[in-house]
Amino acid sequence: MAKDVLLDDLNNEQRLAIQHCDGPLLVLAGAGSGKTRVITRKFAYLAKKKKLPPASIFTVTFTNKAANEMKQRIGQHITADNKGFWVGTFHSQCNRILRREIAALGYKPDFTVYDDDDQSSLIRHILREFNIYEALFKGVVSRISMLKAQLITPEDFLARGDGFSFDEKLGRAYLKYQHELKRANALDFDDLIMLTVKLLEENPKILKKYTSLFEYLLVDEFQDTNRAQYRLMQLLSSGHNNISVVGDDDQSIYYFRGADVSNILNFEKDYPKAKVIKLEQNYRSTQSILDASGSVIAQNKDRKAKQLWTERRSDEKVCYSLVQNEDEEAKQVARSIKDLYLKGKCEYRDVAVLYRTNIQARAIEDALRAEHIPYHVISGISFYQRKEIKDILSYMRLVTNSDDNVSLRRIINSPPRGIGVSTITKVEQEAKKQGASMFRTMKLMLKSQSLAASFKDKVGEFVHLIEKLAHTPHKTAADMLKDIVERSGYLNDLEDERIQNVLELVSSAEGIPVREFLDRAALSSATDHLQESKGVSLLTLHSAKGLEFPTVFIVGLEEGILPYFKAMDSPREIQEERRLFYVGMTRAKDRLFLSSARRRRLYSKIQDQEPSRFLKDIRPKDCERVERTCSQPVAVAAPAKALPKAPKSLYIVGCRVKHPSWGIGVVRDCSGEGEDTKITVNFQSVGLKRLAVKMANLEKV
DNA sequence: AAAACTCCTCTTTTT
DNA sequence: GAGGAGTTTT
Repeated sequence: MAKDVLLDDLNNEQRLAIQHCDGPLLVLAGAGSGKTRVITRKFAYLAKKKKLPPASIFTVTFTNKAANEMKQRIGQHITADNKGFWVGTFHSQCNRILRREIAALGYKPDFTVYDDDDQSSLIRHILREFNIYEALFKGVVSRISMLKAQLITPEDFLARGDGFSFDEKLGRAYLKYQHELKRANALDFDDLIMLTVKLLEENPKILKKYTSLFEYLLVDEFQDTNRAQYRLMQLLSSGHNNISVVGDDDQSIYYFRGADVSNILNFEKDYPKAKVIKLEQNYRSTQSILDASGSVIAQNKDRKAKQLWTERRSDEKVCYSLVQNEDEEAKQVARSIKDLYLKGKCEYRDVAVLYRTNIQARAIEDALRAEHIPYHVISGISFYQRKEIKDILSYMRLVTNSDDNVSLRRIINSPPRGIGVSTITKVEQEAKKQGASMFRTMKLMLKSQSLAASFKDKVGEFVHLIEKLAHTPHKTAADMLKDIVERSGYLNDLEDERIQNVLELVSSAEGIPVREFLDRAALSSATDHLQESKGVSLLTLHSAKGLEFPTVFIVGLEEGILPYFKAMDSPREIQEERRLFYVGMTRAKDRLFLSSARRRRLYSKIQDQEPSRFLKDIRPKDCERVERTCSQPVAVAAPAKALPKAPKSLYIVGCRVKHPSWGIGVVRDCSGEGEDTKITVNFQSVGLKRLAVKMANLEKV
């Protein structure tokens, strides 16, 4: 019987979670407790048993990769063309809705999706006008993004007026940014969510359409949703309240991106009738791994208590080692891997090395290479973010949406066509006057009499190129890409490797419609297409989320790295660092190795390191401590104990200072230490200034 | 407008 | 210690 296939190999709680199909459900799913399985099966169950059309089950995952896997697994249970499935990330689902409905918000349906790069470049561009110290753009980008994740519009933000001058400026920059996006007919990632919410809130008819289309909602990784995403789900579930969310508060590691664990807490408030099911049986790790990771996470205050257990006996304890420096650490990892491999205990592909920051990969790579161990680094840089790829895609985007100023700026002079800063500035000023996009402005300027012939030649040629491309009917994205490459001459003078990348892009576009291809490029990431490889995986703790490996190494367990030094001032962030460690530990199925180094080279300076505070929480009985003093002669018997902590700067963010000529100001930013300390100060009289403390003759007030 | 020089920064990251 | 971005120089 079909029922057997769907439910038989599950435990009680899992089964309950699947069978609860009326009304809201919160599944608190511990690490490795089979939550993906629950969602997949539930989808199949709803389709088969409850006779819901597959296209009426709105399912959200955290990554495209997860979405694809899920679709595939669903396909094993039900037969239906999964093209019609609404299974995807929040962003791709919203994109899909907006492509149909966005006219209601005054955008054109051919809008461009801006990625982080585009977003940063637009914001920087805006900051230049705003007299905001440009180095602060990262902070501005992230704050704007945070605001959007919380559905706070520029108007809301400005109206609060909780700003002294900086927030005021931020608010205006945000307003301008939204304005520019709209003018470019572009949406950033946050817009995809925020505008979908706006769409549904402001258009009851459209809301109705989608609430009746989607009869059931499934949300994975609920602990990492932000407020806007939660609001979206509330809207879509209004009326029927058929919504299941699955998550683990202990694995919430994306606060810095706006994720809000309290969504899990609010869920029970917002849906008072919600059934709550805990999945506590772990199918992944051995008991000793669970014991060790469990005692680490237990130290967090704000969490829902749970007790993971497993039937898997442990034959090996978690292993911790303290070594001299990062090279020794890397060597030891490599040697241990080789050892396991030679003893036939694992294949290289079964091993992952996890670290807090990407730079840590370097030493590990060197050591693995030295031992001839195959490996691959899973890094944050996606294929689509490479310069040459983004350039070519920008042509494509400009062709499909000529208002897209960011893309235009990017490619107007690459390959070099002699259009330089002054020309671009001229166009920008004119565009501002006209209130038109840069492309349209350029067309207008070409018609006017008053411009130099050289300007007309160069700009004219570019405009002509784009128009020609736009007017050629291209059947597929590949056709258009070929056309772009040929006509633009982009490949001339390009390095071989980059040419290869472009060619790869073209071939990946074969048979795919232009629109679909652009969406895919915008909404997909590095890890999505990463196929299984044979070697050891090197990745950050963050990107390890959702994965599992028989053997896991976590390196760099030191104060300042994990927890990361920037998180050390805030208890909340320390808790998140701890969760990050927990996520890492629980990736391991059979074997877990931890290590820290006594000294480490950080940006050309060698620093003394202390073992991470989190290690203290692992009970001795759960962990074997190997203090292998390595092959090398022990360096100097360093008396470095006394002065590891650099004296904290006199000036901290937020304090007030007095400058001999500029008067009183507030410190906004602080970098460097000792004599090299530089601070950014917002003066009442002259605004933001960057100063070297040594020179400026400041007085603390 | 391109080349040379200088300065600055130096998490995590999906979409 | 490196790489990127912005600025100045030619």
